[in-house]
This record gives sequence, structure tokens and C-alpha cells, in this order.
Amino acid sequence: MFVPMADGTILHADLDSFFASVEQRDDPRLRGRPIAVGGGVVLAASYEAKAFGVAGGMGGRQAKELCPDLLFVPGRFDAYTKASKAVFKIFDDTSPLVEGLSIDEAFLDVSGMEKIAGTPAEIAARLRVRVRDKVGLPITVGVARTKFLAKVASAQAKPDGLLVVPVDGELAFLHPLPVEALWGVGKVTAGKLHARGITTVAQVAALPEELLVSLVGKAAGRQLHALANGRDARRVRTGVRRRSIGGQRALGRRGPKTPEALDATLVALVDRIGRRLRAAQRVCRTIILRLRFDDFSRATRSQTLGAPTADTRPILAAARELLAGAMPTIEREGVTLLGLSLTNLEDADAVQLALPLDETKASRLDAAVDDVRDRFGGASITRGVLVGRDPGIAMPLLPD
DNA sequence: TCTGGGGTCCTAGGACCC
DNA sequence: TCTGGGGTCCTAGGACCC
Repeated sequence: MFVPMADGTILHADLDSFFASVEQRDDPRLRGRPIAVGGGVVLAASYEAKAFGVAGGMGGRQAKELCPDLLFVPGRFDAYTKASKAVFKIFDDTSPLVEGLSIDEAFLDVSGMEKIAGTPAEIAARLRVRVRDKVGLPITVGVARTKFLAKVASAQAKPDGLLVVPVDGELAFLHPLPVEALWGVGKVTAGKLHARGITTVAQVAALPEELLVSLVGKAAGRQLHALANGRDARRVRTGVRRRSIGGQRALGRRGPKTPEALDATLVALVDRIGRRLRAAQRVCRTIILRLRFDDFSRATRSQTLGAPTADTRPILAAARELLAGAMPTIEREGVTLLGLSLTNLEDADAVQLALPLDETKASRLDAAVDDVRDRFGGASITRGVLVGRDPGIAMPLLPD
């Protein structure tokens, strides 16, 4: 008896040239023309521009050389955020299992939905029509048994396409592709593989795992080996929280970078990122200062606080300390970018009370914990600090 | 060609604790 | 006095992704 193999149930939905498509949607004069969102650097290029070799991340000057008629459009990030929300609303209507990857792409798991919504391919086709009709944007969907294969499928089907990888045709689909198609293979790893004459996924799949591990490290080597052989056990997960919030400011190569000017930039960064942190109802414990130098090399300096906070003051104090420590390097190398990331995020309802344990006699500890538990409906001790849990507790913040 | 802005994850060494 | 193994946390750097 012949039993047809069911197709995979994971969809990877990816908006095509997202920023550029929003611009072309909103301004008919831009339709059919090569455009790039950005200026100094291309943030997104329309498919008309991509035909000339213009690509995201490329310098503006080079893009213009490749495509003299290229039209630069400044970004409108509010419009992109709004469009993204509208698209994710459609994702959420399509499946309860949606994992957003970025502003313009997501995984959807549609397993068990065949009776009510049709096959995965049918669901994907309908999703594309809805995004086009309701939001006015082209979107490509890949359908497969695993996340990785679905993602590769959408990349192959772009633009404005739909591709289903049949379960019995996975390796035939995957193996002819270049190594760059593998997740985690960028410039460096591709270079290492090329140096050994390895250019296709099939060749990677044939290598012993130990060899890959010795080449690119334990985690990356294992992943490469699994992906190249069609193995990818990762599930579609909902409710993935972000793990850091950050911002940066390019300073340009010229112009004075006095300590005062750097400090002003730092203050502006802390203010902006601090607002986002508080808006997200999170607190952070580690502050990372990012630096880029004249020769484009980078460095980071980080500091971990004793207790999580969303208050501007301790964050700024830590950032200033890190900057002061880096000043000798900055004076020597020259600085072209200042960035700040806040990590080790926790929910803001874990509020540190003004009760450091080193000031609390051990004999009084139990009483203190009981007291907090009574007042705030829960208490715990983490990293030497007594913590009460209650979303209603006001944060000690500067006004936003 | 001369490079923006936002992220994730991994590695490795040292400190510290048990 | 000298010795071991295991675990966590912090810091810095690097690769990669959109």
C-alpha cells in the first residue's frame, strides 16, 4: 500500500526587501524603480536595485557605482514597525505557534491544523495572499519539516514566492547548495571550508563531525554537521524574550572627539536605551560599552552591577566608568563609534529592595525575608540581594 | 568599498566556592 | 602541607544574522 509522506509543517515567512517594499507601497513613484533605504549604508534595496548587485550593508557610494539610477530614500521606522505589527497579526491569526525572528520574518508551526485549515502548502499560499491584500507587501514562504529547511526554502523562493520541500526530497534539495546556505556559515567559516576545497553542503555532510568541530569549534561544528545532514530538532517557540537592549552612534572619522563630546554621546545613549528598557518592563544587570576605532577594529568593556536596575543613574555611572577606563585606548586608536548594550535582563517585577544582605545580620535574615514576603507577596534571595516580587512596586526611576 | 544599527550565541581564561 | 574535580559567574573577544 502506498502511503504518501506528509509534508513538513513548519513555515518560514519572510517579507521581501521589507523596508524598500514599504517605501514602494507608500509612494507609487518609487514602484518599479531601483531604490535603497538608507544613505551612507544601504539598509534595504528593492529587487530592481538588487538586479544591479546592490545589497544590504553595502556602502552608499559603491551602490551608486553599481546602479547609477539608484534612488536613496531615508528610512521611516515608524512605518516599518506599523507594517510589521500588521503582518504579525496575520501570522497570529494563522497559527497559535509563531516565533518572530526579526521585524520581517517568523516561523509558524501549523501541525495538526490540516482538518480545519488545509495542508501546510495551502495555509502558506493563503497567508501570502492575506499579507498582500491586507498590508500590501510581498512575502515569501518556505515550508518544510525543520526550521532550517523552511528557512532555506524561503531564501530559494524569493522574491514573492512559495516553496515546499517534500520530506522525501530534503537532501536532494539541500546538498547541491553552496556552504554559505548553512546557518552559521559566514565569511570566516566559508573561508575555512573553501581552503579545504569544500564548497557544497553535500561535501560538508560527508565530513566527520570531529573534523568540523576541530575546524570551527564544538557548538558550531556539531550544528554544521547536523544541518548539512538535514537534522534540526529545534521547535518553534512562542514567547521568546529578548536578552539585550542596546544602541550605538557612529561618530565619523573626522571632527573633534573631546572627552566632553564623548560624554554627551554617552548620556544620550543611556537616556534613550534606558527609556526602552523601562518601556519593556525589564531591568538589567550588565552594561557593555562598545567601541569602534579608526582602523575599524572593535573592543568592548563591560561591568556587572550588584543588583538589577532600570534606573538611569547607576547605568550612566557604570557607562562613564567604562568609558574612563577606555580613554587611553581611545586616545591611542581614535574612536569612530560608541555603543552601549544592557544585558542580563530580568523582568522588572523583580525589584531590589534597599536591603543588601551584607548589612543584614544573619540572625535577622529570616525575619527580613518573612517581612518582605508579607508585604510583597513573595521574596527570594538572589546574588546576595533580597528581592521582592510584585508588579505593582514602583521602580526608583527618573521620570520618562 | 570604506562601511549603520539592532541583535544572538559561543569560547576561553580567571576568580571564587565547595 | 599539598592535592583534586566540578560548578558558577564575570569579562573580553569573535562570528554571525537581519
